[in-house]
Amino acid sequence: MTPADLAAAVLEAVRGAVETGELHIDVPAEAVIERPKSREHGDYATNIALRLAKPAGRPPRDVAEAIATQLRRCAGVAAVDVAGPGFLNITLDGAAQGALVETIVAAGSSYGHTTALAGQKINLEFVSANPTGDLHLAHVRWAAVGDAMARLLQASAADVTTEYYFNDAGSQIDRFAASLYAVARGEQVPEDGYHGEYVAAVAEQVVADHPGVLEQPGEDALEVFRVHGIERMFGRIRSSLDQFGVHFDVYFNERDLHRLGRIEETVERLRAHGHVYESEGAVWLRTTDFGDDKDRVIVRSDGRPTYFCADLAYYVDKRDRGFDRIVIILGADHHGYVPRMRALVRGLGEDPDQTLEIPIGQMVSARGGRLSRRAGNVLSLDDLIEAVGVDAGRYAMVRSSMDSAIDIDLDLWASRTSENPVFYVQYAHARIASLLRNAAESSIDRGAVADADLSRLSSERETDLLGTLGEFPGVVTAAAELRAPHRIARYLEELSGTYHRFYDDCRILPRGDEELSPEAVPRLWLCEATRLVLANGLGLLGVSAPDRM
RNA sequence: GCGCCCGUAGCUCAGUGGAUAGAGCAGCUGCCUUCUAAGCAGUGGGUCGCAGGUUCGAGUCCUGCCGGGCGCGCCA
Repeated sequence: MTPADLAAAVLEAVRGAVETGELHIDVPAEAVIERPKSREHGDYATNIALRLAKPAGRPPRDVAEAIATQLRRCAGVAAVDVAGPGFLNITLDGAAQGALVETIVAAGSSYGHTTALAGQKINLEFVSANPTGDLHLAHVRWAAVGDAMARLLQASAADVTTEYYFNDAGSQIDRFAASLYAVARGEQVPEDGYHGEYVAAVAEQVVADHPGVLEQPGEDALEVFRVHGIERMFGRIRSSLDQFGVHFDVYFNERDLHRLGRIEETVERLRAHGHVYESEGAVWLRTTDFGDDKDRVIVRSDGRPTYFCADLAYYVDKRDRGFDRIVIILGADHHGYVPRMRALVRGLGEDPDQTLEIPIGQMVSARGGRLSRRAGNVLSLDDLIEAVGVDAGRYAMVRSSMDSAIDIDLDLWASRTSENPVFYVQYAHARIASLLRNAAESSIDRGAVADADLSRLSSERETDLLGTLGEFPGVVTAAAELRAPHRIARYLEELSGTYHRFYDDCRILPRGDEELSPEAVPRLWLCEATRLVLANGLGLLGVSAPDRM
């Protein structure tokens, strides 16, 4: 019996109490089931009676008693106690608990998937770094978090498209092109230009691809460096992301918005909604009507649109492509953008609470490791992969809440010790894989899971493990809804610990010439179920689940 | 000055209004002739930044203050 099954049973019990006239209330849509911190409080607990006390006009404990009476009749429920202010503490019978293993094994790689977000068409944009330099640590965080979030949303049945907004127009690009051109001609890079080894490397590649470029007139040559420099730079970015295991469904070019006239269309839409005025030669949007602290220019006095006018056109484009929810992950250094963007959306007559969501992530820095001499923040994605590897790099980035600024300790994440959380989790998976290999090599036949006596999984360590395994789908759903992939990492650490304690306490394979114990087969299936959940969870984070370490 | 985020064990951090606030690491004490000791058990460690408020109940919600991070362009 899964927590979801139990929640349904609790609601059924409430319905029963209503039908018998014990309670006079509307049956709620859902029941919250949680694992009590202390096992003295049963396998599961629900606070539903506390929540229903007010509408029922009865003391919480009375409501609890009425529900408990009904719930005790439910198959698989061994005991129901009313405790404290009105909690229902529920104990399942052994067979109902053990049956979870069969549920997990049968679901396999889809265990943890739900339909919680079915029907939602979500566009998830992240990274979107300008092609003027290599990805650095902050981008890496959004790459890891965004990719994990996409996997979570998909696991919750949302229709997700991941997108990278390729900012290939604007003054930053002009500066980048000018820097490339300067370097190629052996000149000093302008003060406001881009510096670094990669600029020289890209310039060199462009010259190699276009041998005559330096003989061309200045404007033409600059255009070659602009177009092909961006292309090269973007190639570098994509190949880094590729190595990191992050692939986007759509790479969207800002240029297309300009080329297809989408910017002008968007300005006209805004104008039609009556929030546009002209002043000092520029076109303004009256965003103060929508809570912004000042009005914003959307078309500069020289006729060029501002960057967030393009961003709004991009938003419109996404909406036109049928997405009902636009999610954009941004770093805290861009959070001032949020009220503006919301105001712009309202200027279009849409409700940003329904269509636009901008999770803000706090900053990331790094210390330690031989790369730290490169002054912390300029650590690139490639540097990180070289320093700690893909798995540790991704895990380090998703392990903490986006709301927390993090400081990555490269020495710790590079270490192959128990200090390193990703190894703790991966080790649990490898340990199980090894155990299952040994069982196979000893020719132990697990048979079919349906034939295993899973009710034998009744010791404290076994039921702890079962309980934790049962939580997984709820954790995935919560992580998806709250856009909080770090919850998966924390869960996996908890599950790993629970497994290690089970492993330490419960011998599985026979030693020497011992007989196969009656617990062996059910426990092997419990191990397999645990391995599946660890693999599924790591998969949601884009981290590998090794069979050997 | 205004806005967003953070403040929880020595350190790094979890904690979707519920019961005695948790984990990992670090410290100390134990556990490997047989399934991976990259593990486990035990132990110490807390004014949940401070002060009010909301309620059956607040680390969690509200207000104010203190400390830290990040923003506040016709830059992106």
